[in-house]
Amino acid sequence: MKIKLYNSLTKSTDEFTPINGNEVRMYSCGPTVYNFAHIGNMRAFLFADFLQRVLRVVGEHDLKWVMNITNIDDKTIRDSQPGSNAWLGDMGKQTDNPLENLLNLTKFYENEFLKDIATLGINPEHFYSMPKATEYIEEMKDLILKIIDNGIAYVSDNSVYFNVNEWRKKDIYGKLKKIDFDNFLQGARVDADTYEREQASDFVLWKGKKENEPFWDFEINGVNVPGRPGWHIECSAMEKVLLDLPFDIHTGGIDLKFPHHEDEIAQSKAGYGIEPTAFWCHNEFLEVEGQKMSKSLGNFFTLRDLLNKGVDAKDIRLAMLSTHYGTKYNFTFKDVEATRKARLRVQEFIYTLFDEQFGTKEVSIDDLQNSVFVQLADDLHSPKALAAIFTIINNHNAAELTKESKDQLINLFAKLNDIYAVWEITPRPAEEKQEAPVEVIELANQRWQAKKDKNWGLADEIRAKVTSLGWTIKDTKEGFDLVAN
RNA sequence: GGUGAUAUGGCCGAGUGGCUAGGCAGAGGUCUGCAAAACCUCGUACGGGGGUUCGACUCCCUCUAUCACCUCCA
Repeated sequence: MKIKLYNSLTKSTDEFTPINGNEVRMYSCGPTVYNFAHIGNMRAFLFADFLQRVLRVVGEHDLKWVMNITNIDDKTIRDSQPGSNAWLGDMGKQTDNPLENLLNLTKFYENEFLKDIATLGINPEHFYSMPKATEYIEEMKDLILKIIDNGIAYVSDNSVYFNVNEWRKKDIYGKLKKIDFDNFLQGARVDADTYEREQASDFVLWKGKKENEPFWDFEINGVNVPGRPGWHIECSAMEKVLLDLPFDIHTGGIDLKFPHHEDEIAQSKAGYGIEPTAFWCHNEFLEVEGQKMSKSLGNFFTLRDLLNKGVDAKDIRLAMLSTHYGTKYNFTFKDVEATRKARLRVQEFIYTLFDEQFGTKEVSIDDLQNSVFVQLADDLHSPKALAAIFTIINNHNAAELTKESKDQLINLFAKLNDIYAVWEITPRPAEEKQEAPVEVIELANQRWQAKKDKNWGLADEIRAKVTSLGWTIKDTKEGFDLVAN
């Protein structure tokens, strides 16, 4: 099925067709590994994951999915410097080698990041590559040299800057976001990885070496300019190496539109002569309990914060995938709980499909699949897709279906789970006969006897006692089950 | 202050010029001694005020409120 996607570049929802046959090459801006990722970060990664899964399952495409790891920037350097209070014991001992410190800190957070996304149902096997910035320094230098050769970059104060004014003579600067050039600061440039968003200033491609910072030698026109890459250049170089240009889709959070992605476009075109991609997809932000999520406000949750509160990662995943990626998602614990109930209802339906009891009703499986896929193909409209899934459940009593229909539905839900990845496509697991304490079993047996004797008062009394011990008695025809609360 | 967005039933959350979102909660029912679980059935809606229209929740104006960005952030 053809997929339609909202393209930030054209600002319209366009039909998507891969450049090379059936293969989709997709690049997603990944994390800067200087801290535990929070759930706002996670939304961006889940969006990218959701997109690539829909492309696989609904679009029936082959995927080459790259997500980078930014392991060198202002923050990672800052936090890895000796004396930094961001340094954790698990990172090892700090040395007097700045690069070693940097790599130790970022390696630690990279590992935590990989654990987190796996917990959230992102399949590591789906990645074609997860390049780290420090492993592509040479390619970045090559790109910078190309831009210099083309007259769009210059060396100043031992750093290299992209000349926006010069570039504007050749191409549009402000393709993703309109730029107010009335506020353009003539000759101003910015040394940091980030700078004032409304101002289009020359941005840094290569930052001159500073005391106690990691650096690489860089010979420009016979002169060594030791330093390290700027933030934007990293993606431009890595995506060229790993996916070649132009590739099919570039994803990222909406805040990356400017300056990061705008600069990426300018750099790639100024250096390689080709823009990275014709399809830019951005996800909206996440709020928590109606408030914006922000590191500086400190009102953010990491994934592990939520897990520690007893939240199931599957419910976080489904909750985030229950909203369209292009609208703000308001994360609330109440919503996650509602999502959990909804998720388990679908799970119950799937279990029932596996039960060895069959009826006579049949389903029109193509229509059902279509009802969901059409929504996913329409710019990943997950809310509608989920509504369609619940409509299937509401319209079909699983226990009344023929074996063939059940099998077909199992196949359908398996496909859906290749996208949502929050269910188990298996028969109902045997009721977990958790080892109840002896006293609980004894009480339950007493109650069963009382019940058989029709001594309801005593039976209820004992059941209350069992409940207070943390177990629920579920009566069946032949006896009872004990389930831990 | 500037820019941009949003206001939908108890809560969350889609959508459309006239015709059903969906989920959670709630109500009723089946089952059960009663429960629990499961399953079935069922409400209530479109921020205020104008206007356009045969007809607006859906278009226009206005008011009000909320939020976001303009600072690090996905």
